[in-house]
Amino acid sequence: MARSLEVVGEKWALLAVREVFLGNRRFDEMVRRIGAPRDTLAARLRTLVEAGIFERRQYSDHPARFEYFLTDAGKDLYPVIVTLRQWGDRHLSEQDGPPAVFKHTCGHPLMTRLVCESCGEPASLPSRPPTFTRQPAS
Amino acid sequence: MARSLEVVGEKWALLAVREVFLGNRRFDEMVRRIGAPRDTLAARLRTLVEAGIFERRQYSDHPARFEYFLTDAGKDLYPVIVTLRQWGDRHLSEQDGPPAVFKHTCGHPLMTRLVCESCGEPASLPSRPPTFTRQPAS
DNA sequence: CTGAGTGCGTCCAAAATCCCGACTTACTGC
DNA sequence: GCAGTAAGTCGGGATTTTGGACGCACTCAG
Repeated sequence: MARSLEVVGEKWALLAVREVFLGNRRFDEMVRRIGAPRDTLAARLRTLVEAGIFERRQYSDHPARFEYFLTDAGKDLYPVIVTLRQWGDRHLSEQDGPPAVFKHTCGHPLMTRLVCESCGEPASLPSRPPTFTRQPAS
Repeated sequence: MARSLEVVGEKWALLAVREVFLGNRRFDEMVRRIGAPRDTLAARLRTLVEAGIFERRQYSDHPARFEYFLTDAGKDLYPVIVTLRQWGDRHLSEQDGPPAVFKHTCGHPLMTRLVCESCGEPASLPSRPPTFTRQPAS
């Protein structure tokens, strides 16, 4: 977890990932949509490429222009994004309801659900945090 | 999503939340375990309390000592933590495998799964980002 | 050809944040 | 009395972020 956050926990990082999921692969497009300082976004894209989450592909030379694509590791961030959105929709949405929605091919929105790894049972969160085993660290 | 990150996306915030899930509710304990600067952690705890994720309860006066508990909104962050851990375990774990494991009451670890909100079908991620509807912003 | 516009950055100075170690206060246990 | 613990605060330096301007290599309209 700590490791995840090191890679993906910096400001703007996850928003950039979301943008690529939404199909906005170009620098300017992202700047416009998420409102990050160009400088910071450039740095963030670099670290995300280094971390193997984005792949930077040239789509034109003279002038060299690049697009960012998700690697497999990047695509695996999808549940993180959905989960975060879910939480925000639940606890932070103001008058204007949930915006940007990702849809399943069947036409309905996606969500994540907590399940037990082995029995698959959709573990509803107990009122008290679930039982856990404590171990060195994470 | 952007809103979620504003609340929970600051450095150390999610690690603090995780600690409370693990049952470490005291300031010093958290400092020791996550290694954040005392200063920063103090600030973070304050913002998390303001955001309604933690509740600060006094457990002794003379000297006044406090513990942090999760509110309902805080408990709802559980899937976010699990999802993040899952991703880290998958893509970032080095020789030392996944540490700190949360377990379901049946004794097995928990995980999150992407499902369709209506059909419940465990939507596996399509090779290409899923279809989506684009809307103003998030 | 000229001038405007676009795309992807970089540069810089100011502001905000973060980090670290030391310090404080009020206990408890030896 | 002395060490230790707990929950911070304080001062200051180090690091990041921010926003605006700038550069460059095009393309397009006139």
